[in-house]
Amino acid sequence: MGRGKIEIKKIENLNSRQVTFSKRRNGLLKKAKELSITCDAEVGVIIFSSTGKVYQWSSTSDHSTVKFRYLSNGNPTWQYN
Amino acid sequence: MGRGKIEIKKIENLNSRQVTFSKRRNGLLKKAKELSITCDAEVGVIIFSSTGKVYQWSSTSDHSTVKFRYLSNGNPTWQYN
DNA sequence: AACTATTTATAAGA
DNA sequence: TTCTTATAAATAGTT
Repeated sequence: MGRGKIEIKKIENLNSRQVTFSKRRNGLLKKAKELSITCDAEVGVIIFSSTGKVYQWSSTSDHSTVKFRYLSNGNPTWQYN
Repeated sequence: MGRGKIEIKKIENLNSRQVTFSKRRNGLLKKAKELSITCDAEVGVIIFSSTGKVYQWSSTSDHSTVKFRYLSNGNPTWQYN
């Protein structure tokens, strides 16, 4: 999408990558919300940026008690509870 | 998007909802993959359809040992490890 | 399951 | 860096 077509591969320029990350992260979360609402589905999304920041969203009604946690035990993995 | 504009609210017609679910689920997973590749991020997505089927994807390299589990203990929640 | 008219997302640019 | 806009991509309704 956009002014030009791009290949889906790592964006090497750091500034471009960060700008694209911000845009696509917002887009992904919006799509997740739309899917959960229109199709009555439970959806969860978690994103770790390459700089280590965590962004997450879930459609569960009980947001106060759920939380993604990053488990760094060799391989990166996640826990959501 | 599409032939007409829609409101983001639950699609009441079951058949339409299932067709839209399939399309948007695929779209969401594609966007998640693109984000992880272009922006060098770790991304995880889990989707429970209203009929109970689970669809998930994560960008972790170690797919063989990771698995989402559905924990039904009052409130629906998820665990990924 | 395909198609396609449109809407939406977004890559570049300002 | 926030806003704009040309264009690519997603998708709602159709066949």
